[in-house]
Amino acid sequence: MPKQTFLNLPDEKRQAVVNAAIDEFSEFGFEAASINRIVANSGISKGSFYQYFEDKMDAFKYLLTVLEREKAEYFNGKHPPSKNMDTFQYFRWMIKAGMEFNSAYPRITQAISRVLIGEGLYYGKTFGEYHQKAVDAFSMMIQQAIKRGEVDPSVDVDLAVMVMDTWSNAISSYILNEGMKQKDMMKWVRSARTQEKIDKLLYVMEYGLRKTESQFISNP
Amino acid sequence: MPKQTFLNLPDEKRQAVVNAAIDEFSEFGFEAASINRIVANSGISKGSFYQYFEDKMDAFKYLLTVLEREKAEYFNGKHPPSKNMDTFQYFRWMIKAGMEFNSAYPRITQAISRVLIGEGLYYGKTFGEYHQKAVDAFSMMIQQAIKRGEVDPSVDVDLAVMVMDTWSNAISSYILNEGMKQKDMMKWVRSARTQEKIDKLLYVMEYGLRKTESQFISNP
DNA sequence: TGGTCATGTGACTTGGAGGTCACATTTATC
DNA sequence: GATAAATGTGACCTCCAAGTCACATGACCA
Repeated sequence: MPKQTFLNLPDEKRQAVVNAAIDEFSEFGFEAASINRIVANSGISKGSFYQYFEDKMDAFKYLLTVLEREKAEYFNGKHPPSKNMDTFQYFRWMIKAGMEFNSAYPRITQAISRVLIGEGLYYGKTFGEYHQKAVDAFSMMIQQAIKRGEVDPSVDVDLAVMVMDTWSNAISSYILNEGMKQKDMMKWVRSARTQEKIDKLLYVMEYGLRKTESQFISNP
Repeated sequence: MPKQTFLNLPDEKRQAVVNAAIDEFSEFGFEAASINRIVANSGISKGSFYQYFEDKMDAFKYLLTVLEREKAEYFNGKHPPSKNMDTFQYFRWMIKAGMEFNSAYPRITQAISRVLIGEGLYYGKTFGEYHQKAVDAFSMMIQQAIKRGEVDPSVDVDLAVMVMDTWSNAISSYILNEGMKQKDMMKWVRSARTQEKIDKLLYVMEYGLRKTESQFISNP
């Protein structure tokens, strides 16, 4: 947590530091973010920075509290349009309200998302070409599925690709991270429990994709 | 691309370098990976490293080609059990074969996944507590949905939470990254097209979650 | 054997990182 | 205005990164 000195600062100055930190983290991520640059861009001295914060992590965690506060404030004035929503309606409302928040506070949201969930394969520049191969393969698959009548032609191909891509990565991360904890990873992957989990995740995806949104609306 | 010198190396030595690089990237990610450590752990000199590779990125890209080659080789001997699979059966087979590969080559897979898609909120240590709040909220929601009869009680709560979490993040990344390209992000988010895209993504999720895997099997 | 070309080496340079501290300046208190 | 407390400052420290280079070693061939 930042020291009291920082919290006592005049708003303008404190905001300058916060802004510089946001810019730094959103451009460079956590590891490559430089305190020297934050200090230079916010017009304070190095010594002051260390009078305000323990270290880089401390500064970042402060940004988290800022985001949290602003989100709380934002959502305070927002209420679901109806009390009688089911869980999914509520979830949809929540996500959309969240996206409104994101576009109201894009800079801080981006900085924190960059650090917490990374650049993301889809949007990171560096490995775009590499990722493109997977995207193309998914795209071929879904177009074939439409041709074969396995998926409704009205399904948005790009959207389906995003869904397949998201799940490939999510499952892969899950398997790698959970699997590493096991003493025999291969055995664990082949176990009925693990296979069932993968199946269930893919069923959720498949069932969702097979139906079009129009079918969904007409058959809730 | 690595220089010819590197490719001429005796297998054992080349492998030592590759192994050290894998360890380094999988432990520290790209930014924080240190050539000095790679060099120390592979028993070659700094000078040699720069005779083999342009720089850190060059070394990492070589790992990508190694992975690609090993994957190609691995999948060469693997064929889908049947020719008459529909697209989704094929996709499921592909994912599972991919996970088998991951567990056969966990170290290099992890190294590359760590760099390309990051540690992931679910598994990264540093911000676990922060993320936990979202997980708990999702968990509450899905349990409520089950109580209300909106979701089948046989649905695996943890799995549903993973689905909701994955989509929150994916949609958020999508909105932030695409939105940043627009001149008026807020307007873009509120546009019919964007809202429709979000809706569709959520419908895919919702439709998948509402059904249980048993219902799915009995009603393909 | 001598010569030359490919490969290996680690001390060295440069640069920037995080972090400290003695001192300067401002602010508050009497 | 004098004194004390809080705040601000940047030169300086150490550390370690990436990258270079003059030289050493080995391999191969005439």
